[in-house]
Amino acid sequence: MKDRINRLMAIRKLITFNRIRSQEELMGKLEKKGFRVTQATLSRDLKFLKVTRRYDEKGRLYYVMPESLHREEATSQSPLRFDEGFVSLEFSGSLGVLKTLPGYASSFAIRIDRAAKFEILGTVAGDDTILIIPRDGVPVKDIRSSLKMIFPDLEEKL
Amino acid sequence: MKDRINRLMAIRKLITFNRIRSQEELMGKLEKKGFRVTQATLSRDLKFLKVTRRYDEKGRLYYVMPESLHREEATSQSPLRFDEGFVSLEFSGSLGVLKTLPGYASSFAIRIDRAAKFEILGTVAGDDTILIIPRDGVPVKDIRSSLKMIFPDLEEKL
DNA sequence: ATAAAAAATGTATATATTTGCAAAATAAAA
DNA sequence: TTTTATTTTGCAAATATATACATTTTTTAT
Repeated sequence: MKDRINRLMAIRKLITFNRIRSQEELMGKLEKKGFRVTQATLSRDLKFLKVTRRYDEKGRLYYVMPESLHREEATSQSPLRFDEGFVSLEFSGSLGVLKTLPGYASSFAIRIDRAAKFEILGTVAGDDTILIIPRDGVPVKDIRSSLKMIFPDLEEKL
Repeated sequence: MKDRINRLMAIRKLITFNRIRSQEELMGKLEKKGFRVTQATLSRDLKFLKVTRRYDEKGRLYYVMPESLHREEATSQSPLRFDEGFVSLEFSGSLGVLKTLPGYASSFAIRIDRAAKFEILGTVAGDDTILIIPRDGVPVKDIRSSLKMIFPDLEEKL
């Protein structure tokens, strides 16, 4: 059912851009966007998305998407630019094929995997090509925007 | 007061080396070590230590120290069992995406290929991901059961 | 289209965690 | 030491989250 997927996406966005402190609060925000479900469903959704909670500066708990746990680690030290080596991105059906210069494929794939985007089920990297397998039912444009978030430097090329 | 500090240290150690799933459980383990406090105190201790919770492979929550969020799977020291590197299996359409710990993909793929199941047309293995391509028209559940036959130890996870 | 199977959800409830408040323990000041 | 302030803790109650079970919705197969 498409409604569930849409809701999961909405939850992800809400959690990413707000400090949501309880499932009740999340329920309220979802309702404003037209998603009407109970707290129990949200409990299941959060589990599905592997959402965890963290303490903010004031010691209050709020929800975080798992990817942002990784992001800081990845961005903290490495000043590497990641647009180096990129060649092209095209889709065949829903499958994405990202081409790189020889030898660069795995470094791109690792970034994608680390980001652990909900929309992307997995990648398989060869030497200069990555196959990107989207989660069932996720449209191409969502994959593109995921990739843009992972590779902000490539914004225009993706 | 020294007792509290000692207890906090003990908590840190317990959480780092065990999968503690509730404050009650933690209370029990602490008691065995001579620390006798109520669950309410542990709630405060965990907040103080900024301990968070995560979902394990089976979707159960357990406590993690904030540092170990970064360390990840680094400490895979134990001798690996045959099925040890398995992480997850999901499908996108009819394509299967099997994730493994880094480096283990090909060992899984080889076993799949060796089994030469009719239902599985072939596999493509990266470093930690295998793409499983089913024969045209073969339903997901048949792929799953093929994989169960190939990896009997993973019965529950597939 | 209809039946059968699987997935998603709500309701009510169980389980788990947090917190206000008062008491006890510890540290600091007189 | 005695007094006073601060920190720690327990208790009980409030919040918050998870889940068993029944029902509805969606998907798959016939």
